[in-house]
Amino acid sequence: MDDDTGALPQKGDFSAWYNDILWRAEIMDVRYPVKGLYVWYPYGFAIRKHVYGQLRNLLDRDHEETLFPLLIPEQEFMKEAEHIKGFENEVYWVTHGGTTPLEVKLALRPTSETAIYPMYALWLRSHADLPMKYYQIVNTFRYETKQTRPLIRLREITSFMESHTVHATWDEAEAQVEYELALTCEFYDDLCIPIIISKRPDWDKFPGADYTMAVDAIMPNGKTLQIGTVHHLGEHFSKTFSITFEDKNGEQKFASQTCYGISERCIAALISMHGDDKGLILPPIAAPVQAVIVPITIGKRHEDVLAAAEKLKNVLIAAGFRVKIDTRDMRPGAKYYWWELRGVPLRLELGPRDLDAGKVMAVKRTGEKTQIELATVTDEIPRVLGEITATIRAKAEEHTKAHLCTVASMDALGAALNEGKVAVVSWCQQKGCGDVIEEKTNASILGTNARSQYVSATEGVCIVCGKPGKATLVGRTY
RNA sequence: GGGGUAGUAGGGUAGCCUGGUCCAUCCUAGAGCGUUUGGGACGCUUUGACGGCGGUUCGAAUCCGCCCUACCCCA
Repeated sequence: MDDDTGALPQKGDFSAWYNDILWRAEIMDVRYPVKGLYVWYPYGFAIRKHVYGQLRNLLDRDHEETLFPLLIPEQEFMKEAEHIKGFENEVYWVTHGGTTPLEVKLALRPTSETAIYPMYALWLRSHADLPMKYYQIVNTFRYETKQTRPLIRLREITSFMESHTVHATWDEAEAQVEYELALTCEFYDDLCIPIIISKRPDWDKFPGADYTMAVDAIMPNGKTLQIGTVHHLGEHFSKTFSITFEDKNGEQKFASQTCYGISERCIAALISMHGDDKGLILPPIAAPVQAVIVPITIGKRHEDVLAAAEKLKNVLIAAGFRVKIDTRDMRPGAKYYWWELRGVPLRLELGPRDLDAGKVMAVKRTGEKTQIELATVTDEIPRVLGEITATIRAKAEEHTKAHLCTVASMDALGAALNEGKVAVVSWCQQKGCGDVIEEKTNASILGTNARSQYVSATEGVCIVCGKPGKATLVGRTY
């Protein structure tokens, strides 16, 4: 049966697995007839809802959610020189209203700095207004020329969380960068996704930023996926857009700013990091269905079992869990496979035998069966879900650890990369040596100041020129 | 950025070179009926397609042109 055409490709063939899981588990439908645009299935959208719900929970501690327009007038968009250079080849332009050419072209936001900051200039008056910390979760458009990929490289990013903060000083903005990195760590820890933080090299920083801190995850095939960035914008944009405030001494000062983004790539990482040959594995926090009850209804006990399953469902829902009961006319085994494919963390099998014993069979998606007393389910389920989360997290950490290493020479770097690893090397931070590293290994310098609990970042001499260098992350990227 | 391969029903394929009545086949695809139900049940009935536009032709899934889309490899 496994070699039937209906089977999911092995996770080992990650690219094939990823393409298949998206529609088999009903996450994205890639058949929308425009390049780089994809459709969220309801189930995928439900995952998105819970993931972004968690992101909102974290941000709402001290950010406020807002919403800015999708369209940006050309003159605003064109104000910041570096920013334009970075995005001009990727911008969609609205040029007509009906059949009438527009006098002012309108850009579909590729990111919202130039939509938001003119308004910030109006809103900011005094030091008492600071800091300002707002975010929005919106779609953005980028005319990608590279090959597009669902959830990873899109022409319409459907789920872009962008936070834009304003501060009185550069140092305060820097503190905010660190704060937002910590927030990102917490978010990904909730999703059981191990991350590595590094400072992007100058040539790879956000157009218009002083510096960019990036968050990467290591995918199953060893390629890295950038799943978050935090930018220190310094005064680049505040000078361009006149975002000034009157300080305590009555003087006008330029503000310092940060911006920070996370997109649906977080869901690509979630799916890829935890799934296996059978399908998705969702951490309970992100699972639209945390537990599915499969009633085993045979012959005369049919009604009894169904009633008990219904009761169990109601008890669990009342206790705050996301639970479904599967009463479809299918064999139990077929249901098991169906829910496993969709990554439901816990399956509760309830049949006559269990009923007689006053128990329910709990089967973890991570692979372990236990019996639970029906009388105490509401105490037991959180414990079991917690164990599932811990197992998922541990497995992801193991994978990440196994794909990280420290090397001290170009040869060793090449070998490590070819084994599908991400390596920490010492690099002098000169562009020339950086180019040598990237060209010879066909990889990218992710960043310096690599921070990870899984690998020690040692200082040493540059593996190209031998001058003093800094710990630098090198990998093949998505 | 450069190259390659491909698009046939919900999914997977054959047919294409060499145009021909009927456009086939498989599936844990759909609809319907019945028997089933502790790890992917089965029988019968049935639905449905040649990526799009244009061209050649008496006739196009097949030949030609343009476009769209997808996947793979290399920089």
